[in-house]
Amino acid sequence: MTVPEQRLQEALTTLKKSGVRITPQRHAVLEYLMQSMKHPTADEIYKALEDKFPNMSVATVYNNLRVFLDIGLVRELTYGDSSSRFDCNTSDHYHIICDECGKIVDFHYPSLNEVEQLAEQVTGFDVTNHRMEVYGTCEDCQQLAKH
Amino acid sequence: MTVPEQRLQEALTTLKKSGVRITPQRHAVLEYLMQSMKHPTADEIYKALEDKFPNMSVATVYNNLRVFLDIGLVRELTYGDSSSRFDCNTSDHYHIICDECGKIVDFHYPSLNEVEQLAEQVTGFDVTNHRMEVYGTCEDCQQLAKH
DNA sequence: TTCTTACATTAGAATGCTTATAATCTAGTT
DNA sequence: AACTAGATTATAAGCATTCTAATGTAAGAA
Ligand SMILES: [Mn+2]
Ligand SMILES: [Mn+2]
Ligand SMILES: [Zn+2]
Ligand SMILES: [Zn+2]
Repeated sequence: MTVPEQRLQEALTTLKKSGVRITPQRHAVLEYLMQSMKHPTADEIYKALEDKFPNMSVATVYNNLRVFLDIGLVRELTYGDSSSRFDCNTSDHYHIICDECGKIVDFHYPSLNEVEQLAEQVTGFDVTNHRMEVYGTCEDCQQLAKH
Repeated sequence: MTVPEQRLQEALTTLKKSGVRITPQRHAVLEYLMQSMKHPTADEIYKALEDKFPNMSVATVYNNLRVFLDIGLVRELTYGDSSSRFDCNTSDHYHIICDECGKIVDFHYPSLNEVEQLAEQVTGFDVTNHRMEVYGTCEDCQQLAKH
């Protein structure tokens, strides 16, 4: 069993344990998320599944994403005014984003605990988490720029 | 002359140099931004000025914010699906945000250059910048939670 | 000062993403 | 097979932001 298949099975088990029904649409959204490496938007999921489910409502995609978020199966990534993206990799990792083509790539780095600690001392906040992304131009877009 | 007043004068000079007309509405939006310490939204600016300019359009606020952004007089802060906030402090600094009340506080920390360098090496991206925010509960909200 | 015009403002429509509503359907249990 | 809480659907609504087209005006020129 491949890694995405395994993650899908685990996710289905988690859903059942939470008393969430497994409908064909829900299964398909989950499956697409688990096998996708590209942090899709709700609309991308909707369009990817419209052949299989021609009558599926876009609300169904949003409803299911909400369910998955609440259970902790996916993460929501928000960037400015464009649409949210969804990440089925819930382990701690950062992202690097291409300013040209919008590509989002996973990127591992030790968690910035010193920053959180200093922020706590300086501001008096009770710190819970942080967010960090790196921006630049991906290799593909660097190549394109040369020609 | 106070610091906000000085910043306003400098900003007006920059606008004139760029060939941008100084209208009463534009002046008021700029003045409000420069004296505000709270990273206002477009709508907050609009509402703050409606006594002075009862006929001002919300589009005027957005238009002027865009002009200021293009010239580099303000920064836009985007958080999830809620509305953008605008920061007249264009010097390098980070933010810490209260999860309870939404307050945004400036917070200085040396720039995370090592992160950018490592990201560049690992991903092959040509890195230009990064974004980082810390989240938690502010002191006021901590006090409220105790009672 | 008056004239001129390119730029700015205004009201309202339009857009894009997301959520709400209410009718219909169905997964999973009895 | 019957039941029902929960899911799906089509559509409307909400919200921040941008667009459009008519009107107004800042600032330089005459
Ligand atoms: Mn990721
Ligand atoms: Mn700031
Ligand atoms: Zn790219
Ligand atoms: Zn607070």
